[in-house]
Amino acid sequence: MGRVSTKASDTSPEMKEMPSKATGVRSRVRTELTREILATAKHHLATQGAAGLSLRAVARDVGMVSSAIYRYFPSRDDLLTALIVAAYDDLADALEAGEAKAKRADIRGRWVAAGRALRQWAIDFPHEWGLIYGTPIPGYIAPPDTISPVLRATTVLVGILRDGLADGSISRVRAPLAASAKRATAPLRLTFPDVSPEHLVRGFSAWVSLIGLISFELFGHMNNVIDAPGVLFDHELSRLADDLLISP
Amino acid sequence: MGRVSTKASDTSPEMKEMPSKATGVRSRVRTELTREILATAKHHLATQGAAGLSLRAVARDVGMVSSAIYRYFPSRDDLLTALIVAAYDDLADALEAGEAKAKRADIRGRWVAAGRALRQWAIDFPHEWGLIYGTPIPGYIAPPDTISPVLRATTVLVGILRDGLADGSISRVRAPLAASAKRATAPLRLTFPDVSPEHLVRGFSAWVSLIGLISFELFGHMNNVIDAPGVLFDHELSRLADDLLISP
DNA sequence: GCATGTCAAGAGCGCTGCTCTCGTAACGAT
DNA sequence: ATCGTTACGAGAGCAGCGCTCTTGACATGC
Repeated sequence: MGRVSTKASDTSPEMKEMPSKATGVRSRVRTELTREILATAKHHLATQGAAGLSLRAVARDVGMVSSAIYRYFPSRDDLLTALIVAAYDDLADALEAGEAKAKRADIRGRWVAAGRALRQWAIDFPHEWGLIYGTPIPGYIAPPDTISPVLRATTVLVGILRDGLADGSISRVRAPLAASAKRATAPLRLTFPDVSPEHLVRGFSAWVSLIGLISFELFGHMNNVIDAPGVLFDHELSRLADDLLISP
Repeated sequence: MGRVSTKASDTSPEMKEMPSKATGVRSRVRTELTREILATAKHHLATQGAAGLSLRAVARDVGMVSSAIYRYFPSRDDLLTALIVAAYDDLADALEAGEAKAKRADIRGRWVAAGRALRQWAIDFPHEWGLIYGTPIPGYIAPPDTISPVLRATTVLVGILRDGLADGSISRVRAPLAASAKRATAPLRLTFPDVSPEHLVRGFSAWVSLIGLISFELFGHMNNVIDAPGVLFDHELSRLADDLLISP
């Protein structure tokens, strides 16, 4: 006698709530439970990290027997996948919100805001950061579901590039990219055909530098090396803006 | 039985016994066994990664019962620590060997050689790379043993900076570092007091960029983004050399 | 020769991911 | 309203894990 079914039948007036699937109680309870499991897993992730995420512990917290979880997530990896997708989405949210704080015309300000939002998110959710940018799960292959959130984050950056190029805040590159390097970025250029390969590569490099810097800090490699990582980050952010030819 | 051969990569002469206990057979067998366990663990790490490293499996391969391993490594984390130290040392070896291939007077060549050696080592030993630069083990705190190997790797880079500054291959920085940024690098400057803070910060940033770029590639973030990571890496390596003011 | 300390081995605890079965409850169609 | 189908929670169970404790064999130091 699951408390779930009891609660559901008590609170549902059997009326047509959504014009979606005709299946009423069952599917509604299912999505509800799925969300609850995911929320609990998220909490566990934030508390003990990905390595400490236990299906049984999650099941215990939601008041289920461990085997019941498998009705919703076929394996631990599937649960992790859902968490990864959620993390990507969260990060994209944070980036968009952070960048939106700067005036749209202030290209450099938007770049700095986006960079700071990136770092702040990493500091706020270190385990989520590790899930995305840390050591990959051994047998894990990124499912297609992750593409869209990843693109969202990238689009924030490319949007800055685009707008800066349009209004002249970002100057044109002097030296054209070598042919081999241009060829290497083929998939990237396919996604953003309106930005020059030179700027794409610079933007990509700058982005990777930020991520590397944040990971360095988060993963403890700055201990006894850098006293104030935040100061250094801002310094780098500014230097990379120069590098992206963004006028001050 | 079940002797997993101590492979060729096992070249750690630092694993020695203090001469205090001159007791022959016992201690000799102990160091021998310790080394064999470590070699087997290394093999497991290279095969299945840190997450898949099982004390019981290692014990099986060595031909021991699982509980016997605890005579040599008090816990799984201690075994991992030993592996981390070994990885740092291996990386330092690879860096020194790679950089040594370039002529000492060729500062730019040494930078490129060191960078390429870094990436090649990462590609050759991805799990070791993940152990060092990936998500840290949850409860893990870097033991003092790791400081020395880390310093070795860093010294390669700083050596290039030093020599380049001495012979004029690296030009002086124009803009002095902001006071706050200078303050943030206090521990670094304490270790290398003879290099200017400006060059230290630039060198540090370049180094972190390389590591970030390699992690990005190794952890799968370049899939469907960059076709030829090696080409892009070389491109970055060259750009960072320019950035370090190394004359071509 | 005897006491001391070291060692491999075994049993066992509590945990994990995962599978299978079973009785029940919700569902769609008749 | 009834009937077969399906989804579901619960429970038992398997193999594996890290780790602890005890036991008996054996080398070492006096």
